[in-house]
Amino acid sequence: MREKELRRSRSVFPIGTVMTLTDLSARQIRYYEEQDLIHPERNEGNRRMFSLNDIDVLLEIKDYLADGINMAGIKQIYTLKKEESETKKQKEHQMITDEDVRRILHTEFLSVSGLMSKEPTQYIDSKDLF
DNA sequence: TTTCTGACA
DNA sequence: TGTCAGAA
Repeated sequence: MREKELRRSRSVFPIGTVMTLTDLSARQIRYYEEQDLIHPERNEGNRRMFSLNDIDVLLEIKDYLADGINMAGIKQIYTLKKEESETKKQKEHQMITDEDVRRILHTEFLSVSGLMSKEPTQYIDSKDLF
């Protein structure tokens, strides 16, 4: 099942293709790369080459944006996913469930709405996450 | 022609 | 985020 993962990680699309596939502007795509949300490789000419994985992430970002989540919130989501996968190597299992994501989005929503005295990094103290 | 980086009336 | 410039 590793072959499949490698294929999805193979960077082959130029930004133009990604733009039409995701309906995002080159500006946005490059910006998301700056935010470390995607990590496209570069070809000989310094052109960004995106993988199917990158496109999936971009599509997810688009959905979050459509739901009114700001960049800070989106970054948190991916930061959590990353930390989770690192923790995974130590604690054997535990994945962020859809429910966790929903709770995170809800917290973010309250934060954005100013209905909460916020402190974004709080739930990274994943004591109650498990 | 397409993409890259940097900058901002 | 859009958009323009100058370069590759």
